[in-house]
Amino acid sequence: MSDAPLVLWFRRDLRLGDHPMLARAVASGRPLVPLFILDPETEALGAAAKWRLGLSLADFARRLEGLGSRLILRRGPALAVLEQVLAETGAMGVHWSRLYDAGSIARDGAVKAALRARGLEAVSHEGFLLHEPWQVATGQGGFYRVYTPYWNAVKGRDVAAPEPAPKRLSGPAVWPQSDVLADWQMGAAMRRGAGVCLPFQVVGEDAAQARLAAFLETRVQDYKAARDFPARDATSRLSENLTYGEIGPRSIWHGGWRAMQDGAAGAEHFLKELVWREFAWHLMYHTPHMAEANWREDWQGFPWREDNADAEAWRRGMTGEPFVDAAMREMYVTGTMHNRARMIVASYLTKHLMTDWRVGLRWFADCLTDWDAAANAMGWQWVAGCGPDAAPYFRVFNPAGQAEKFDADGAYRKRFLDPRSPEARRYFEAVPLSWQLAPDQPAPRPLIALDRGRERALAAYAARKS
DNA sequence: CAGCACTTGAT
DNA sequence: TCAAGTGCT
Repeated sequence: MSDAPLVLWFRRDLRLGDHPMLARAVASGRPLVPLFILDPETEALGAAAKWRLGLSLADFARRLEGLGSRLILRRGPALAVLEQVLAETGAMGVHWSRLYDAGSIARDGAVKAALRARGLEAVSHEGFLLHEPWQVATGQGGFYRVYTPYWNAVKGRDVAAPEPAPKRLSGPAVWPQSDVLADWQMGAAMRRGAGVCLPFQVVGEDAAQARLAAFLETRVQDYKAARDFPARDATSRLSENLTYGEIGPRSIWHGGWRAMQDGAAGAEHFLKELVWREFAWHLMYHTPHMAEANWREDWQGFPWREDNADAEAWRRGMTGEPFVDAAMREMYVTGTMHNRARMIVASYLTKHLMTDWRVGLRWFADCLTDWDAAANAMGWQWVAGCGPDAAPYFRVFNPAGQAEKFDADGAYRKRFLDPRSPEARRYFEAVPLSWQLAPDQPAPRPLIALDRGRERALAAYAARKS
């Protein structure tokens, strides 16, 4: 039955081009049934990411319809749904693009085993990363724990050229029934209201490609220096699109590579940032405990504070530290936060407020529309001191010093704190009543003096060693 | 085993 | 100038 339909199980690869699984499926000549499953793992996404995924699904469904196809939406445990759809369509196989977190690996492995045991085809494909985590190894054959050697190992490697998007997709004689996306209520958990972040989202494959092209056209030149200044529009902002697979890493790699050969000054640095994502997934695959436990296991027992009132002030952007509060409000109102600001708020929570990095990670998971489990686990642990990197414990960011350095004119702080700015106004419209925040409220007194917080953190780190 | 290098800092 | 351990070749 070589003309039996094939089910394409889409997850974090909501695009048509640069898509190995889709390209191979089209080449097989079989009728294709694109499927998205709202399974328990996906239901568990943070509020903002789940809502943003809904936008991506709507866009992807439209793109598929433009090719004469559809996106079938079903809800339930993945294996049960796949078996139903296989039975309904007479399909003989399922294909998907691999993911690399422990939960996905367990789920997909079980799906593969169960389907193959019934004589069905179950095939996973690359495409989420530039390099499979098991294909990058040190001279000793192990995995990398340090970024720079990892970069040196992959920077010269060939990356397959992105496949062009198919022009048409053939479908089954009879389509299986599909849920209606709106019924899934993907934005239901957004306490701030689903529409708040909408103006800040750039959704879908066309938009992501345009974003990449625009970045490579101009901003990449000055990227290396300008990316550190949070008030400037100097970064690509592609993390949002990468998260849902609206663009693939190979498209970005080849774009960046071309820019580098054309002499764009910041292009290599841009490629390095893309490879940081890659490195995070490399670590996530080889050390899956990174998602939840201290990556350095000898940090067990470190006296982090559990969730507490200071952490709640941090979440609300009410620490009294202007740069920190601006950044936390940026995330709440836009669904994203500038990279440098992420480091500073993470340092402030874990060092000055001595609070467990997982408290911060959970809030990021709830608020970020570019939520990436590996990049966040690695980043939080790096800042906290328990993650990969040799000696970060004495690296305590001073938010006031950082503000002076990277937001000297105060433009970033004003944008999210000054009630006259549109972004700040949006913030005050969005916060839940229970937060009791008003535009005319005076800035809170700092939770802790910066030098005292620094000393307290360093003392705790010193005590850990003895 | 030696030697080298280490994303983003602070005072 | 500090601080200093460790991962990698």
